[in-house]
Amino acid sequence: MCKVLKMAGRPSQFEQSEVLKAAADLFWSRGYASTSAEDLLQVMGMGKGSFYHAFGSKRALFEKVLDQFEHPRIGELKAALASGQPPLEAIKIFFRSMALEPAQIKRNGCFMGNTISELSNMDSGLSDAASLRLQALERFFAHLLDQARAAGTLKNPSPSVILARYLINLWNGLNITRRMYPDPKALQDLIALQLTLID
Amino acid sequence: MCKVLKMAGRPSQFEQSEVLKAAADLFWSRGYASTSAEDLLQVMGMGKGSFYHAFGSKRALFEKVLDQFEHPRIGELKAALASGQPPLEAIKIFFRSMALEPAQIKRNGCFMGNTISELSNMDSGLSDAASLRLQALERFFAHLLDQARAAGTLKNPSPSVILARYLINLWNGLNITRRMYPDPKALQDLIALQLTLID
DNA sequence: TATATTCTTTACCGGTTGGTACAAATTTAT
DNA sequence: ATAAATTTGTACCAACCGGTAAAGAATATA
Repeated sequence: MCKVLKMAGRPSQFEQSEVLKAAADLFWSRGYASTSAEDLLQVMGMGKGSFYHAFGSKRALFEKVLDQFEHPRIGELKAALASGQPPLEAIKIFFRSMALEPAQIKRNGCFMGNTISELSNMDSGLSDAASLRLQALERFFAHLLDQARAAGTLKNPSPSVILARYLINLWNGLNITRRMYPDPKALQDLIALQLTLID
Repeated sequence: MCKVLKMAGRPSQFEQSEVLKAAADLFWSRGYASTSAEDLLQVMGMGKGSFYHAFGSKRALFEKVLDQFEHPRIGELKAALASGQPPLEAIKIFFRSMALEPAQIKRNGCFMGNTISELSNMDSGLSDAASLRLQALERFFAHLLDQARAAGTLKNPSPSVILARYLINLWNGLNITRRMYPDPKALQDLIALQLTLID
């Protein structure tokens, strides 16, 4: 179980976090059904035996990827907060930056939203797991909004829970709308308008 | 070509609009990749020969479905407008009703949004076709907002084009967020908050 | 060295995939 | 009746699907 303790048996030639990252990127861009086990083997750089020995099945791997995935932009948001940026400003920058990314990135959308979209009628277990991740992000937004309110920078009197749901809905929407309009200009006005609610 | 003129040859035993509707419902609930040609044959009630003779391929059928599809709620909106309902009120009722539908309906989401989500990295032709349909809906919203503005019922001074994009983004977002929260109450407050922008 | 344990390689599997070929069936026009 | 045109049913296809089995390779412990 423990990786630092020396275990009997042949050591594995791959690093769990590395191959999981590779699998996540492929699932993210192609979705579940359109990503074949063969495709996964290739980007993960492992043989069929190792793959099924380590992860059990394509579905089990997808579950694991869902659990460990974090969207790069969310990572940046957390980093900005950790370096002292005020919560409300960090949120605004987070959403404004969604207009500016290259089209190739925009086309991937949100892994969790994609999963809900693809699998809500096909595999409620996976779809629910994705929902839970987005709900966690929503709670994180609510927490930041509470901080901003305490600091007096948030004027909107609506409950943080509702405003956080508004932000998640903005995230969900933009990850579709971004793919309709790769052009940043088409999105900047929209995002500015949306952010007036937490001005 | 023309259906009313009698053509030589065996008459087809299916009605185009009927089988197209059946195919649309299946594509809508399962997406493109997870809907097999075999599945389609069954719900369309036709044999393999007829199917490929009439539609050429699964992809060509999907294209045709994308072109003719109209979301039932959009149909209701147009009907309400045709029967004299004021544009702005019709829009508000349209979005408020999204909270109330049964979970089974909510799980389908928006066929165009689903298509963008699934295929933007897999088949830009189909994804773009879905985008165009949503852009047409956006123009329709803009038209209604212009009417409301002319009637003096829309106070928000933002350009109709931007507000319409806001509404499309609301639609796109809700069709994901609805699947996170099948419970109407979780959605009603969100929708009410969102609609304050066109109050 | 022997043994237990774990990972890797490779060959293989039945089922499903989207699609084709073609003859039979059914119609209209001559 | 015959020919031309169109649709239908069926048999068939190679390619791909996710997954398994088994034997060998590499490590730790005794």
